[in-house]
Amino acid sequence: MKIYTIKDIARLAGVSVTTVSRVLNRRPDVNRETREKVERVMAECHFVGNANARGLKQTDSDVVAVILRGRHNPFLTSLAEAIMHYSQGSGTSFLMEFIDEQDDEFQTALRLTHEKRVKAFIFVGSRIDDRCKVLLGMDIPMVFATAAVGHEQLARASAVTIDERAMARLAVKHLLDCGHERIAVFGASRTEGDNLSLRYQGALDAFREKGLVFDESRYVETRFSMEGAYECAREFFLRRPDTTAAFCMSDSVAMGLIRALKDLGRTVPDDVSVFGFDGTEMGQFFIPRLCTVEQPVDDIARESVRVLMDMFRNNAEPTEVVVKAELKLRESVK
Amino acid sequence: MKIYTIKDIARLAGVSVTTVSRVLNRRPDVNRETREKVERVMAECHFVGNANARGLKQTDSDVVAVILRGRHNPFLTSLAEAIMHYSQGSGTSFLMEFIDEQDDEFQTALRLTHEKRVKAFIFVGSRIDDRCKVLLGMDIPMVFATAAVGHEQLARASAVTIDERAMARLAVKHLLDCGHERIAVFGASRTEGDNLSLRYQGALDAFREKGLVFDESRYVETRFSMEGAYECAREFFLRRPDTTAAFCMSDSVAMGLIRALKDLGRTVPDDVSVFGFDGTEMGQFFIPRLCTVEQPVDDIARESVRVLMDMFRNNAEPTEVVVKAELKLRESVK
DNA sequence: CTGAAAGCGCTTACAG
DNA sequence: CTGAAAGCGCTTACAG
Repeated sequence: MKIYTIKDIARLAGVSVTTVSRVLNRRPDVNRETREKVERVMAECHFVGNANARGLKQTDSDVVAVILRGRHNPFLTSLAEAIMHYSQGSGTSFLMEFIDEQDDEFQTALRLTHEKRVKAFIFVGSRIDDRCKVLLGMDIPMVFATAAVGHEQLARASAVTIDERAMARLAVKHLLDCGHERIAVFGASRTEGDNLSLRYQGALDAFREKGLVFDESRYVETRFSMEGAYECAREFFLRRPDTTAAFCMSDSVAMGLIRALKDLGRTVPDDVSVFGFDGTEMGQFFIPRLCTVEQPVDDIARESVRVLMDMFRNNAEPTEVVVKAELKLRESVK
Repeated sequence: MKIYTIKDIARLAGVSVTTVSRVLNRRPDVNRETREKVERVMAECHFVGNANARGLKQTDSDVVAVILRGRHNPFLTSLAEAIMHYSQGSGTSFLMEFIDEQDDEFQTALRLTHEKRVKAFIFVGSRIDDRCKVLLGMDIPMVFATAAVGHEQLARASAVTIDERAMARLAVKHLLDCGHERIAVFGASRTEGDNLSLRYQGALDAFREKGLVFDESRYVETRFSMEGAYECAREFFLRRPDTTAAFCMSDSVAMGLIRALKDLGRTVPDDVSVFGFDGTEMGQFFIPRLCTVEQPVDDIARESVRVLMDMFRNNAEPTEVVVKAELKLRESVK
């Protein structure tokens, strides 16, 4: 089957390519009959415009990209979708780019800048580190949704986050208030200087406030997947069975951990209390329902779009927005 | 910051654009010193080739697209990823396109045909219906992974599936063998002529074999999400509390249903047995672990790639491959 | 309201 | 091993 180009359509409709292009782009300045004829021909041919050619030529379109790093993280996925939702009313077209966790969101941004003339970015699931230096010197507004640490090094970068440290503190405080003292913390590397280290600091804060010291030997470094958490938790609770509570830095980790405890013959929350983080849908359906720090996905999304558009349209200064998060006290803690 | 083009690089490196293009494409016929100089300049400029321009010109590349419809379905996601994994050894470059469940995978295919010169497709999460007629007459090899019904209408379409009907029959047979008789079936519309109606037929087969008749009033039409299933199941089990088992056409549905039962004060599997379908990761971590029909993701992926490449490279006839699935008997059934 | 022409950033024969 | 030139399918001033 032939691949029709705008030239073919022009020939078949008996008009110039310019006119076809106008119809394609819904320009108002086309005679109605001409438009209808062209549209008919396009429909008959199943014509699909070549986005490469368009992208190559179109140079002054205002387009914003949402780059989501980590397709598998349900919290990030729902956040990115909420951002796309709120982008509707902005009067600007947003496009969404999914990349793997191993991919580099800054390289992706650079590429989109060239290929799709993207003029602004919202990063979801980004970790701001040395890799961002490829964007240095680019006068491009960007917003980091749920990542704040280090965004200052980029000239026009804003951040929308919850107060990670304060929320982690409240979560662990709740466990302490429930009478737990031998608390484990399941997170990742503590030296990254990212959100997770803020959560770790928050956990330490809670202990400190009570005049206690967190027993470092109860810190467990885990992959952020159910399976990774399952393995780590199994090993840990065999070794340290006196632990009565765990603060997990994501809901997936919490669920993997609960399953591991169950397989060790221990019940949540009767034997061990478990706190999650993020407030994913699955956590609400899990048995027991997860006690967690709920990220206000809608608020983060709405603010991210607002802040970005304000920088983009009104040349507003970069800013740092902290939205209010909530503790969801549910079945997994006692 | 300037956006560098191949022309800029050529000027800065003191060579022609042809030579830069050669370096970019890792052609062997470039002097080592020349190559190194060009590479140095590209690195300094953070040069990123413009994929639009490349896509516009490059006309004879062999590229296969995997189109995944339904980003949210964890089974489909893992299947698409497995396909990408097996594509590595094929000697052809594969690209993956994620689209929403509401989007049209056949329109997407048509677009990719034009834009990226895609020469063959693997569809994941497709439902073959009238929409596919935009691809009619196109001499393009395609494989439907886990969808078979209706693929014959496309000239060069193959299908790789499990025997949906037989597996559903075995699942319901197992429930009947366990002594259950008042069994509910949670699925979608039964008239679509797709995989789900095959599963429904399989369920009926199991009853028929035992000389029983499925009580149609125990068929529940639900959205395929935990929340959708939760609502439907809650309503259903309030109305029909004598039901002792449920066959669910996906794991998500099963999990939503189990949560609903729990909230009604009923325990799985002690009060009600629940069978899922797909064999997702979450089902293995859920409490109770899900009894389910496991789709052999790796086998389906490997066969899909093999069948496609065979059609693509060797002009093999379209075929229909049925891979072996397995019942995973786990905690949720008694 | 319509069209001829230039050009976006690449790749690809072709010539040397 | 290297380069000049044509052209991929569009859009966009510009002219009428």
